[in-house]
Amino acid sequence: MNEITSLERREGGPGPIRRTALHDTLVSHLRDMIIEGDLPPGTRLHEGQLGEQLGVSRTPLREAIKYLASEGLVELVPSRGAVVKRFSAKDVRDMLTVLQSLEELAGRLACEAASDAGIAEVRALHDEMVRRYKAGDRLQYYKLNQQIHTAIAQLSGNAALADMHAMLQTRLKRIRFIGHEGPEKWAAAVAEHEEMIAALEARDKERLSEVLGRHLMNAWERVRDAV
Amino acid sequence: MNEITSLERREGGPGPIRRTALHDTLVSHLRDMIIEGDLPPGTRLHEGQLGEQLGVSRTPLREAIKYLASEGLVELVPSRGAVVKRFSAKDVRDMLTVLQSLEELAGRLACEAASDAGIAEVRALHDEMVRRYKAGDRLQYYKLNQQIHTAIAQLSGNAALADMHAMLQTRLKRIRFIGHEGPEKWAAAVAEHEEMIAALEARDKERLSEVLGRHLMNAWERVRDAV
DNA sequence: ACAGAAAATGCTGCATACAGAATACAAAAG
DNA sequence: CTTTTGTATTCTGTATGCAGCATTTTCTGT
Repeated sequence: MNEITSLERREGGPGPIRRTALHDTLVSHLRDMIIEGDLPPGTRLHEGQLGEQLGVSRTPLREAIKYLASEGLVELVPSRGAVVKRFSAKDVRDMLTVLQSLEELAGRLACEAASDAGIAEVRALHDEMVRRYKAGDRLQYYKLNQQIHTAIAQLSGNAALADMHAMLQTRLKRIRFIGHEGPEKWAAAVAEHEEMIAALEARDKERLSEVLGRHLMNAWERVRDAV
Repeated sequence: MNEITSLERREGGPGPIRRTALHDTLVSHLRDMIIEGDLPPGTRLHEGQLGEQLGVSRTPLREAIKYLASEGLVELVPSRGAVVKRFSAKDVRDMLTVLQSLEELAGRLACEAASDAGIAEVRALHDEMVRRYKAGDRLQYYKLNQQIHTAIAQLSGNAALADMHAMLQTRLKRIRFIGHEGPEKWAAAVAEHEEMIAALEARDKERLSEVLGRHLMNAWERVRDAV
């Protein structure tokens, strides 16, 4: 599915606006390939082959792989290259436990630090997400869902918190991406999101923190079968 | 300071035991250089020069730099290379806030999940640390201190938690490394550690969590002037 | 026919070479 | 004297080539 041309190295726009660095492009491209299952867990990242597929030589590819290794998506095996990291059910549960703790903290901080405009943006994302939910558009729902959680982490105003949150969320993306919840669980998740937004708009720290915590507890129930 | 020979690429030991990969060696070497202040914040990592200093070509060096970038220690500027990341006072405070939250969680989990042997190891580290404290050996005290916190995070049995903790701790190492606390604050920190160990041995979740939280709150007081 | 050893193949790891971008400096014009 | 533009140098970004290790295949001896 990923052809050579899928990796556009330059902005095609008019004028010398802004060049996208190849490194960043490669990293996000590989990340996507892992998340979306193009590169299943356990797959060896063959430098020559993969580089040819993407139309890139081995050098920048290797750099991107090292970056992803530090991010925790791939594992480096000395003299044997890199393989896509495999997460056990316990790993996923553990990640969700940490994510829960981080989001509870983020919720509390966000109620204090967020600007009204920032909260309004999250509300807008939420409304859009609900629209997608009603339309049954799973993919867009899923993406907006992630965006909302990311946005709340950022509203905390704590960069380190947002960083750690983003890292865990990235590792979990693949799991959630394949986790297909039934209609009733899906509805419950949306309801929890409603609560979240309400608490955020009311700047009710404890309530937001509690809802976020509960939401992630339930998230485990929703994905546990997929793992 | 760092000569060419300082980067031994092979184990000099007898027999074909286990070869250390250059990548790992380079990464930890650069990490140390940043933490110990050999490469102050804002320093541009000059590939040619640095590579020559370490006796390594640019290729593996670049890969190591990318790894560290993902780790958050250096920043990549497109077309301009990498610079050692600079942390503001707020950044440090934010990191400590997250670390506090993580350690509180780790403490609770450790009380449930840790083995008696694991707890005994932490106790041993602690006793050794107190000896170093009484001897006035700041460097060893500092290192054992870090080890203890790392060990507790690992006792939680939650790999993701240990990961996130290690990452934040690494980012903060440089700060703590230069943070020179006075005798009274130092004594207070040791006292808090005594409490921690006692709570851990008693497997008293709430108490351990509380002490760890307090300890990190105070940590900010101890380093704030150094930032 | 089967087990063990040796050779061959393929891939990773590192170094080097080349191209392009950014910056610094200098010279010329206003 | 200031500003701007052209040029040169330096460093990053990418490609390629070579050597070593791991694995697989093949050959040989029993």
